[in-house]
Amino acid sequence: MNSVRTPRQHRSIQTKKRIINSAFHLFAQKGIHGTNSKEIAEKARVSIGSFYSYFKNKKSLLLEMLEDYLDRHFLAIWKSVEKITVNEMGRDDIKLIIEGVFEAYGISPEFHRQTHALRYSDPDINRIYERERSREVTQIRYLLESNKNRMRVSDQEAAAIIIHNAVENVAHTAKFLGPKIDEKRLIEKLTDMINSFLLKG
Amino acid sequence: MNSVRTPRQHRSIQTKKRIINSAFHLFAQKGIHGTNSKEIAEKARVSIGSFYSYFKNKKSLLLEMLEDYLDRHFLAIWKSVEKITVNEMGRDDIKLIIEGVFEAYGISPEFHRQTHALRYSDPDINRIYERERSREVTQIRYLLESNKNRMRVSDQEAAAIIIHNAVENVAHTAKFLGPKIDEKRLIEKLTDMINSFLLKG
Amino acid sequence: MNSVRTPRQHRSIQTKKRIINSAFHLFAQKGIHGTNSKEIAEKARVSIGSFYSYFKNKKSLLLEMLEDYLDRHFLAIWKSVEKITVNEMGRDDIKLIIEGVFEAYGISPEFHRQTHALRYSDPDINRIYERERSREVTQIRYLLESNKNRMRVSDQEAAAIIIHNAVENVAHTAKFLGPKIDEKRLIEKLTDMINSFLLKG
Amino acid sequence: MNSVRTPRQHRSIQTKKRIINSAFHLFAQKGIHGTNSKEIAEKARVSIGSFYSYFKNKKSLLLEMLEDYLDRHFLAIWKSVEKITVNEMGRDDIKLIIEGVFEAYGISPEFHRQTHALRYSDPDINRIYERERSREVTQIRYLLESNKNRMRVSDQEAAAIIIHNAVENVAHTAKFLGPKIDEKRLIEKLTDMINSFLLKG
DNA sequence: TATGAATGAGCTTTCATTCAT
DNA sequence: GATGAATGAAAGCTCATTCAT
Repeated sequence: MNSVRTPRQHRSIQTKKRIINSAFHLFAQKGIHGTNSKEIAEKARVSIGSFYSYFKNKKSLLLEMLEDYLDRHFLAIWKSVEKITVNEMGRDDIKLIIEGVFEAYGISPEFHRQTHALRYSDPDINRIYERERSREVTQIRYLLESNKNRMRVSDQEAAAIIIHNAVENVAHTAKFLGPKIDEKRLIEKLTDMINSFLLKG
Repeated sequence: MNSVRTPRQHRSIQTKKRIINSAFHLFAQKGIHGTNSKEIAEKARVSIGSFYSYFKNKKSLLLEMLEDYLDRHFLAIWKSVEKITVNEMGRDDIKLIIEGVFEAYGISPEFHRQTHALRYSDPDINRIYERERSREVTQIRYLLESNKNRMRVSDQEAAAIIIHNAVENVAHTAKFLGPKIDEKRLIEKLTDMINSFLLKG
Repeated sequence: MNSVRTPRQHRSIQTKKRIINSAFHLFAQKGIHGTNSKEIAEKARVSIGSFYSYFKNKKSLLLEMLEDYLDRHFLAIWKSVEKITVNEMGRDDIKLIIEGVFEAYGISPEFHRQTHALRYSDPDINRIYERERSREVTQIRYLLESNKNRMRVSDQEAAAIIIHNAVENVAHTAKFLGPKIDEKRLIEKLTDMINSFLLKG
Repeated sequence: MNSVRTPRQHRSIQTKKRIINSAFHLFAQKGIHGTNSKEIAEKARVSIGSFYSYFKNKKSLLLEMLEDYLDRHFLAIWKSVEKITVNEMGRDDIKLIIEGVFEAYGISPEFHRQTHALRYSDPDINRIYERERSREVTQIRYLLESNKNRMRVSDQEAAAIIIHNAVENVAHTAKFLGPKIDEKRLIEKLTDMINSFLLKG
């Protein structure tokens, strides 16, 4: 039998959550390659056999976790959108969103860093990250569209990708590579750049 | 004893080159974790013992290759600087530099991709990439300084980092993740963004 | 060609000595298994190829060194015999010899320790050590014979072996295993034991 | 199908025992350095992976075995003490103990020989042997103390060490290095020596 | 004769996964 | 369902020795 259990009962769900939790902490702490399945099972107080009845293999656990994580990451970013005036965005609104992005990394910068590291070498990981990128680019395009007449940009698709890339990479630099330069200064300039790029005058 | 041979003789140098070459192709093709030392040696038509007399271990081979690669990458970018009017930069000059960056990835996008993937999980790889970043940021600051009076930016350090991040990540998206969108459009918008960010009026 | 050079010329002899010297220090310092032939050659400023023209292999170097060493060890012990009244030995003479043994370890306790460690697992090493034992037991028997009428022992062969064993092992304990107990006290009691064993009441 | 049910823990214990047994024979036969983990596993009809799930590494297997072995060795020696008149020891009692020591080597002279060979080059092995020595010296001192008024020795600590050394090395010579001389003669003389050393008149 | 590049068997150890109990 | 003993391919690395130059 090769089937993976879909937990329906309360205890089962709890067990699965415990496994995911263990993995989350261990991956963040010791890296994904540096963590083995036995460790994960042990930390979750499950047998290794149980582990493999909840997840087909280590990789599928990771993918499931990553999808979950990126959902939370996405929500964390865009909940700040509530505070902005969507169709009359100004510099302050742009800054608010950028700050939202930076804050969203607070969930677990280490897990983000470790999975992001696999992005360019593992197609499955990349696929999930691309779906996330797509969602975010769509959101940015929606904002551009909503402020169309106040914008100088014509090629909205390209612009959205550019903006997304810039913000993402600045956030990674700040969050993953230590505080070489004050985060606030980076946010300020990043806001400047995007603001001058987008808005007329 | 753990000393690594420094080739003095012609044959030695050739052998070392063969190993590096073989590694270069395998790393690009199958990833760094996906390539083992035996394979590298075999492809180079060298015994595994020879491999380990030229390199302390797989990692040190990688680091040596990466330093070399990033030197070439750096030169490839900034050779285009000769064509620009350094202290009277305009949109065209910015575009020229960005195009230079994109072209520089031509050396081996795959090797770049694979090593970049390790950046956030391997401190040694990151150290080498940080040195490269530092060189590039310095170059950008030099250009900002040379065009000081025509610029609107005040915090040059932060600005240089932001610009570098934006360009790097857009290039990675274009070069590593397939042609989802036309490269020319991305370059165009990226140029726009940086241009409007930097130059008055 | 498999022949090992027998050096006749001055420079050759010097080179061979340099190799032996290097090996001597490295073996003492890092153990015999912990030292490889390349290191020995390097420390002696000879090529590894030269090394193998002076010695058939690492083992034969070791055996040659050991024979040499044990010759010196033997001489160091029995030179003190000059000071004793051979055919009218008393407690002081016994003590003098024991002290001679302890001093003889001064040549290189570490080399002695490292080779002795191989004695019980390597038949070739053991053979050389057995030859040395034989020489020493012969000497002891000679002394017993010279003092025959003053001795209480009958089975001289067994007695000589026993005495040799006792002295050797006490010396090893003192010299190889650190100063858990003062050497002088051990020598004193060892002398007592042998004295009371041998000499009439 | 293997229809015989082996309880979970029982099976585990059996496997571990099989590994230890296999190692015991191979170490004795081919030496410790001459035996590799794969061979041990094979002889025990166990996968190499199993081997490493029972023992951290080859060394820790050896240490565990040695501790066990020396416990048995110690008991084998001192069980003969029951037969002696502890506080009125005579020559016969001394002889009985020495014979006990010689017999104790019967458990596995080869394993003893191979591990003893490592004693002077491996600190961990030595540590375990030193603990054993300490136990034995303590026993000897206890006997000396119990017969205090009949003894001529003053420095009991040194005397105990000397005696222990003498007996140990004579036993090693007899047991490890082949029957060059009749064991009985050695025991006789050894008894004489210790007897005359210890007992008045 | 001297050199040192080259060899490759051999060793230890890890870990994702399976399957008998 | 649950368990954890067992698997074994696979990887990294060493070093005594040879032999082409």
